[in-house]
Amino acid sequence: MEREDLGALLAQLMRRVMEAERPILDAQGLSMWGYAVLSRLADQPIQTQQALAKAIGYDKSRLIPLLDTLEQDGLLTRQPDPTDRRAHTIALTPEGTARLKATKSAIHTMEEDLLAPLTASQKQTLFIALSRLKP
Amino acid sequence: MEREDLGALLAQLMRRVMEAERPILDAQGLSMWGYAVLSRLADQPIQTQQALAKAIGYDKSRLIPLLDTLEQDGLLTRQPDPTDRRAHTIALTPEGTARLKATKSAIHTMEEDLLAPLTASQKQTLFIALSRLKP
DNA sequence: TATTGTTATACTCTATAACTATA
DNA sequence: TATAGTTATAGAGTATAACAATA
Repeated sequence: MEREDLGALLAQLMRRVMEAERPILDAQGLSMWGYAVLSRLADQPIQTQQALAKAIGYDKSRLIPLLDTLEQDGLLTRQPDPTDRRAHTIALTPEGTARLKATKSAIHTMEEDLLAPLTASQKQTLFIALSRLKP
Repeated sequence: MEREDLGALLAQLMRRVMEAERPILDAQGLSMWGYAVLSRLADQPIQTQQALAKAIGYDKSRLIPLLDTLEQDGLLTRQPDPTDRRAHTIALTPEGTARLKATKSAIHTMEEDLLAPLTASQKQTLFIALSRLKP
């Protein structure tokens, strides 16, 4: 058993990151999944709620109450698609964009802090490796 | 928003790893947490169940039925500590050690396969970085 | 009084299947 | 009939508090 499990290493770091994110998200009034939704919406336009659910790895049935909350909070809008009235197009409001930007900024600051033990080169390689390995 | 979130990258890779581990663990008749327990026990001796729970990030109350199963499967033994009869010392059986070894070997093979897109140097840096960042 | 292991219980997260309205 | 969104519900995972035995 010469090296540690990749899974165990990822799990440990993941837990650290999530613990550090929680107070930031709380302060911004966002859940982890709410943040995932806003991030994905800012990334590029998305057609259906099902596509959104799949993109962030969330179940479509759980997505409904989450979108309800985000809509009530004025962070996004849901509108029936004129070309297919079953579908709803989802769009960030200006407030949603602003909230996302503030949250992402605080999270990146936290992450840089957490990454401080690494050299610039190690940090760069870490992000390259993770990006290359994701599906 | 110049770079991706570390948390999102970790989550995506974590999901991939866990999906790839599931069939291996199923074939070995182990749950994810059962594997975590065996791994930790093989690492170095541990005094109390509470210490074990904390070490793997599991709740002490949930640990009980998990240890029950592993004990029934003949993979570990629980014996009252003679010096403190409240405490139980936990030890891997030879079968537990063998099962762990076979599982870890299969998981590492899978991981190497998954890590194939990286150069040897990137792979090495990834493990160094993850090890350095864990708590 | 404090601690180890245990049990019971409640709470959250997640997935499945069934419903509606459109296509 | 098939699909988008929705709802209801069951199941798994998780945490909290209370208990017995021992220190």
